[in-house]
Amino acid sequence: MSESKTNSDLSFDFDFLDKLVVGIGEVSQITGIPPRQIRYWEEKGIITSLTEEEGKNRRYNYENIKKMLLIKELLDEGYTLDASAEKVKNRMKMIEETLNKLQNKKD
Amino acid sequence: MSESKTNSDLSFDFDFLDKLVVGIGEVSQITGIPPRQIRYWEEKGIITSLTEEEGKNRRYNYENIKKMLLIKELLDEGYTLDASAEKVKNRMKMIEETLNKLQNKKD
DNA sequence: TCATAAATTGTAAATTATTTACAATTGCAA
DNA sequence: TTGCAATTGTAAATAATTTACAATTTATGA
Repeated sequence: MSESKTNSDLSFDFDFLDKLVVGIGEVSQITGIPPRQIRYWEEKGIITSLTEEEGKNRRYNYENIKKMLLIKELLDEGYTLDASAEKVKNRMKMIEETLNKLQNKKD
Repeated sequence: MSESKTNSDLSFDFDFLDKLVVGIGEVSQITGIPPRQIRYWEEKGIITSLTEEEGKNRRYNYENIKKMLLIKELLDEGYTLDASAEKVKNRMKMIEETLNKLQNKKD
């Protein structure tokens, strides 16, 4: 009785989002960014993955994916990769805060 | 200029959900259901995947994952697999309808 | 134009993850 | 105990990803 999981409708699933961690192939399909490019961005430190150990497959969460989509948009607008990454930082903070508020609505 | 993608906040991402298609490993991590069990359910026709061709890796969308979670809950409550599947059908219809409403809010 | 750096892309060999198929095991009810 | 439902185990083959080294394309300033 300690936790309620009525889950009556999709109201919406922030615990689902929290568990959502996917591989590079899925991210590529979702975002339209080729795997090779995703690896390159990560190699440059523009994005990070949740990968446990070297050699194991890369893992990305919702925030990672969101970030890639934002960077992609800015690149299309003509920003450089570094400039895009810098600009996206602020947006990411807002997204993080929003997610936190929605998840730990403890008050 | 034909399509607007301001994407100002997460308001919330039903187009993201629409593109969200993941492999069996991810589903297993998300749901806590072992891959072997997921394959078994699929083999029995309880669930379906979006897999393109035989031999290729299985692909699941949000509805598939949601369905598995619901079935898992009912199994825990003591229902048989078939009974769980039957019961879940109704819930799935509602979820589908809700998703459709939220996605094609064309009116 | 030329040089230089940024950004992306190509690919081979090794590794990881998944598939299928056949089989064994477990739990439960008659 | 028997029989069925449900799950689990696993080997061999295949699919997908990793790393590493390299080539190519694109933008930008001298």
